[in-house]
Amino acid sequence: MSVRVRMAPSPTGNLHLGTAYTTLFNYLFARKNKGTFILRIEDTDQTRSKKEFEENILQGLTWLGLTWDEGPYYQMDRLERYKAAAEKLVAEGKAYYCFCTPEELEEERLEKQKKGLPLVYSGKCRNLSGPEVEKLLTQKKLYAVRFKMPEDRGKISFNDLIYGEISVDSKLLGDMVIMRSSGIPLYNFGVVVDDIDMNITHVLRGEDHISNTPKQIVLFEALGAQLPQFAHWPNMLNPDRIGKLSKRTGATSVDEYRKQGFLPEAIINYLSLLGWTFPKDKEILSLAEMEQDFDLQLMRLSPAAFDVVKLEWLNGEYIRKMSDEELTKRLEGFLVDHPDREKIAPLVPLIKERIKKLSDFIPLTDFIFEEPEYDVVLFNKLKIPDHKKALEEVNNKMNTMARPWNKIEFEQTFQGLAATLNISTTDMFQLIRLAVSGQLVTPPLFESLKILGEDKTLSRLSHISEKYPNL
RNA sequence: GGCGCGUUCGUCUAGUGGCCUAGGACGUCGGAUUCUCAUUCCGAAAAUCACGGGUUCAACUCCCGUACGCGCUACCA
Repeated sequence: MSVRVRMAPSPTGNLHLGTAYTTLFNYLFARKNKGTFILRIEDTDQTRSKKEFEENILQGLTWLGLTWDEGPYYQMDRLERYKAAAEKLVAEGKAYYCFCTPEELEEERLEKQKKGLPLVYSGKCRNLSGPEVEKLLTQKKLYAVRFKMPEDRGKISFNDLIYGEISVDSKLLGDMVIMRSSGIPLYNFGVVVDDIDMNITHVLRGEDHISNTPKQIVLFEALGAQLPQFAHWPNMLNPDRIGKLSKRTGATSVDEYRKQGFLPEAIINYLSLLGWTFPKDKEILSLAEMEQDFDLQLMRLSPAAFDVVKLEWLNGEYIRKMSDEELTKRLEGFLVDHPDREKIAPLVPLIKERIKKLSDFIPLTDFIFEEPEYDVVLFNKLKIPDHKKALEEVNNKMNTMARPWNKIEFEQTFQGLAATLNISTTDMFQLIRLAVSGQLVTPPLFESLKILGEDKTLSRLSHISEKYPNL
């Protein structure tokens, strides 16, 4: 049978990096094995699920390039299926109606906790007789459907493709609820019915599901279905390695990283580095390369912390190796309300080596698009005894320089002026930079001035002393 | 509390019993190139392989225990 895997996010928040992480490996496994990657939306949590989250997840996955072959399927469209499956189990004596109220269950749980016992259901409704059940039903008492854990099931074990042999005592699982009184299935039941119906061959997911696996296995068995293969991997940790990736230590949604100017290929590449080791000695990987060489055996058992600094480095690598045309296109897409889109393209070669994220374009170039503000403190950092006089000299030279300005002449002129004024060439060029941009850091000076325009350059220079007489 | 899982430089990792006086990447620090910043290049510091016992001629690598961390323990997913 050909490989069929699925990713099943629940739309209770924007696309989380952890979800992208899990999706990536499902996607890679499907591609590597020429299988089918299915997307399923687990929207049974009616209070937390939202349409906007679902859209965000779908768009985010598409943006990352993790496209699915089938779906999305929606669990809320399949309620009839779960109901039928649950009724079948009840009819076969493998499940039963439970009339316990949430309050009763809570009380029972507290009691158990106090005594240090495993928190499993007492089985109170398990042996209700037919007539008793009938009576409660006619009274319109609300009921959930509970799975009847087979008494003699013993140890439930499975061979995890990554962790290896894992086994749990079925006694510790108790009789779990599979259908809420509202008629909506619980997670573990919905998943199993879906995985059976969708012919899922490999269930690949985060480590937090290891303890769900035995519960799902008994449900597969009760429903008479063949078991899929299971594989789990560790969840990403917070940068401080305390707890799994959460908002506590920074942004966790893919969308936030997109808005910060991270590239989808860099995010994908970075996530891949945290989960497995590419067999060749290489860190910068395309999705295509990963598809070629992906192997579950190479996934690691110990959790990795998310480190945005390395992500930034990778993002910078991708930006630098991109063609100018491509980077221009990306920037145009990113800077949606830029005031002068025509000037993005000529700036690209100047900023390409200087930005790590698309958003870095803005602080580096905004002086070109708006009048700078000046800070005397910055002028004082230069080792120039008399700024005013030096600026006047600069102004004179620029006004008399042949147009259009040429790089060699420009540089020679001001190297010469620096010598006459007895200041370093560095300070000379820094003075011009500061006078034109208000900043000590900009892209290369001459090229920037050309893009700013000769007239604008001159007007900034000549107005600076009027506007800032205390320089 | 119970059950499951993990533990190599700050971070991501290589390592499958001798090749390890533990290799690489990010970051940090120093240097070279440079009108700033960055890029690029060179170099350095940084892990008694969580700890304690075994097994073995030999252990980061195998076994046991301890500690610490993480996950699950719901009519959440």
